[in-house]
Order: sequence, then structure tokens, then C-alpha cells
Amino acid sequence: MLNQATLAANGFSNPVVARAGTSVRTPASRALGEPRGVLLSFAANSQIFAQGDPSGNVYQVLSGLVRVSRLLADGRRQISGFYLPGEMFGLEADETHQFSAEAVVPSKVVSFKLASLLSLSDGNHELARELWQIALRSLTRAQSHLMLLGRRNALERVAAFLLELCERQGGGNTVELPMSRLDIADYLGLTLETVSRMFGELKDMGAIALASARRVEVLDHKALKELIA
Amino acid sequence: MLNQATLAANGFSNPVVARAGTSVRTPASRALGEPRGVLLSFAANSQIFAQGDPSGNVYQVLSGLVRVSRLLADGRRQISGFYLPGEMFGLEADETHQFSAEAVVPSKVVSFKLASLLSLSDGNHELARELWQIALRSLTRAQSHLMLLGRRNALERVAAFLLELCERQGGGNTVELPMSRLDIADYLGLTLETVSRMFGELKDMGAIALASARRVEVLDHKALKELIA
DNA sequence: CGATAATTTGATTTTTCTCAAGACGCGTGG
DNA sequence: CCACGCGTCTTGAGAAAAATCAAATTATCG
Repeated sequence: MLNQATLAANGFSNPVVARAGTSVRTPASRALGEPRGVLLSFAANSQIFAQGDPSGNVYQVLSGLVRVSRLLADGRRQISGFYLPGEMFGLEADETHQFSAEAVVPSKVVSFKLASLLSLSDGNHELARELWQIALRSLTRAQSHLMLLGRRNALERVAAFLLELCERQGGGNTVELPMSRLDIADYLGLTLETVSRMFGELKDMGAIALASARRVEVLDHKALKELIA
Repeated sequence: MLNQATLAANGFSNPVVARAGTSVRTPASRALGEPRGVLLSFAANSQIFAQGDPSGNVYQVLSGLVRVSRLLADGRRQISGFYLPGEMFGLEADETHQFSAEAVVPSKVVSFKLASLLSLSDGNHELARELWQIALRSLTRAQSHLMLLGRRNALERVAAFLLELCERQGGGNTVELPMSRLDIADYLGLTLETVSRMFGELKDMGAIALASARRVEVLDHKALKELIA
């Protein structure tokens, strides 16, 4: 559960009441920036919320990278999403979280109480519209993830993953991978070995080059796109 | 595209302006029943909307069964969901549908213009809350589907599918399968042969019996649940 | 610089798909 | 009412994809 005690136990700075949105320029933050949020800092691999924690907050990443995942009884893990600066996560229907969220690398996050946002949105069309967009974006993302897992082979999954990340990082030719091969594997429903082999295959095809294991140069954007056509 | 012409071409009765919700008793319909919706009837396998159609409506199933799916370029199909009477579908973020919807069996559906519902919800807290719930339920559903596809083997997927359907049909021991093995396969990211084999395996385990190919008796609910624990 | 974790690569096994054939069920027309 | 035809489902055998097990290599962090 996310509270002062767990934060202190993990050696984090205490949460600070802050106006969110001043340092972020996403469409979401413009509307959400008005209400007060709580600024939180997390070390790499530390927990933001756990399965079973009471839900009711939505979060915006300020810096770093967040992964949202669910653990099965036997230890298998499914990552439902990675969240980059500016992106929102944590919205769930249930009263308790069905997923957990962790910082992949040291990260800063603003937390908003959903109930407050919803009641504020009564007299604030812009905020209401923004909340609706957050929900719809979450839905869209879950659904494109579905399309990836259902009927795609390993090479297509990795290609789609790279393209998606490339897009979300601004569309340049260099893609940073702050997450491990295991994280990628658990997002794509593959093993880390298979992910590694598919990176190798894309390299052999001339579609990408690996500047390092965590930095990909997209050499042939079109080839990647054709894989997921 | 859904319009009078296509409806006529398919030999359906013309849409009729109707008050929805009078014949349906789901929580959703109570709030949504107030605005006017359009009642539509569809023959088995006929299209409700297509990929690329303008989106902007949300639908509630009155009778029958609807499947929402997406076709890949090479013909592979991913079904993103099945919708039973009382359930809502069709909510998408984009201006055009990324998915298509078809009636699996002869079905009746009420269509609501989302923009109308959203503007009505300005002065109607109950409707606003209900729309929010619809979005959250769609999200929840996409996410539990994700959990199924990412890290589950074939037997677990089929078991989870049966349990989910059982639940949604009221929780009795008899589960009706209005959809084909191919439909189930395309929902679970498997082939129809594998689905058939997994039904056989569940039968051999004594977890289910097949009254017919389209009617399953759940003999050992607990065994199924343990598979997806 | 050394220890440890992450990644790559290889060999083998398991799972699922593919291709093929047969059985079953259901509706239609004789 | 029954026989036929067609679509659906089941079952089998072999092929392909990905997982698993194992080892070597490369990065990373004190």
C-alpha cells in the first residue's frame, strides 16, 4: 500500500504537495494541472502501488518510466503497459488495484485523487472532457496491446513494440529502451531469450542496429511497418 | 458503413426510434434508457459497423450476441470481445472505428449517439456516472482479456473463457456457446483445432461435459478455477 | 578491477499450428 | 419423414514456432 510509511521504508523523500503540470506540457496536464496533486519520487524498481491496494488515484509520469503489471500465482508476470513522461496510468474500475505499478528507473510521478477530479469536473467542462480522454486513451492502449498479443508472432510483436516506443518517444530514429529484455518479454508475452533473438533477427534484416542493448537505431522504418501491416 | 441503405440491402427492418431500456434491466440501461436510442435488428453474421466507419455511437445488446473484431491485412482476425444482452459495446477513442462489429446470431441492438449522451450528462450526474462506468467496464474487460492472451497456455485460455461466459450468463452450470470454435479461437489467439482439443482435454479431466458442441456443462467449477488461479 | 546482473547464443524439448481426413449435426427438399 | 449436402467439429500426424535449459559473453556498479 502506498503511504508515508512505505515511502519512508524505501528511503524516498516525502511526498510534497505541488501544483502539477507546471513542468509538463502534455494535453492531459493542462487540464489536470489545475487541481492539486501529490508529487512522488521513486527509486528504480520500487513500487508505486500494489495489487490489492485501494485504487482511486490516477497518476501522471513526470520523469522516468513506469511499468504496470499483474502477477499470476505461479510467478508469471504480464506487463500491461509502460508509461513515459506525460502519460497517465493507474485508472482502474475496481475499488482495489488489480495491477501493480513500479518505477523501472528512478521516476517522478504526480498523483491525483480521482474522486476529487470527478467532482471538480462537475462545473468544469474542460476537466470533464480531459478525464473522458484519459479513460478513452487507456482503453485504446489496452486494445492495441490486445491486437499485439492475440495473433502476432514473435517478430511482429517486437517490431510493433519498437515502432510504438519510437512513436511515443517523438518519432526519431533512436529508440531508448529503459526496460530490460525481461520487461519487454513480459509485455509481449514472450520469453526474454525470444525477444533477444528477434532483436537479432531485425538486425540481420537490416531494419535496426543496436547501438547498445538499451539503444536501438531504426534503420528501416518501412521494413518494421511492413511487419505489422 | 451503417445506414439505411446497408440495412435495406441486408433485408432488415428499418430502424425505429424507440425508448430503450423498457425491455432491458441492466444497470446501464436505467441511466441510458432516458435518452432516445435507435433500435436495430441484425441477421446472423451481418455487420453492425465496420473498420473505418465513423465512430460516435455506443450500443447496447438487447438480444442475441455481438462480436467485435479487427482484421489484419493477411486475414488473421482478433476478436476483442463478445457482448451478451444488457452489455454495451462500440466505445472507441478514434473518430473512425478501429474494429468492426457483427451479430453472431440474429440480434437486436439499441444505438445511442455518444455526443448526445455526453452533452445530456452535463446536467445529469447519474448519466455522467453511468457513462464513466461504461468506459471503465470496457477498460476492465480489455485488461482481463490481455491477461488471458499474454501469459496463458491454451488450456488456461479455454478454461478462463468458459468461466467468464458462465459468469456472464448468470453463473449456472450450463454454458451456451452461440459462437463457433473459430470465433472462440480468434478471441483466445488460438486455432480452432487447438480450442477443440482443449475442450476435449477439459472433458477428459472431468471438468466439463459437452451436451453438444455448443452447450457445455460445467461439472467441476473448482477445477476450472484452479487452472486460472 | 572484480563481482554481479543482463544479454546473447546454442541445443533440445514442448507447445501449438498446419494440413488432412473423417464424423457429426442440421436444415432443406424430395 | 428420411436422405442428402454442407458447414462445423473432432481427431490425427507432421511441421513450425517458441519455450526451456545451459553456457558464454558483455555491461554495470561498487
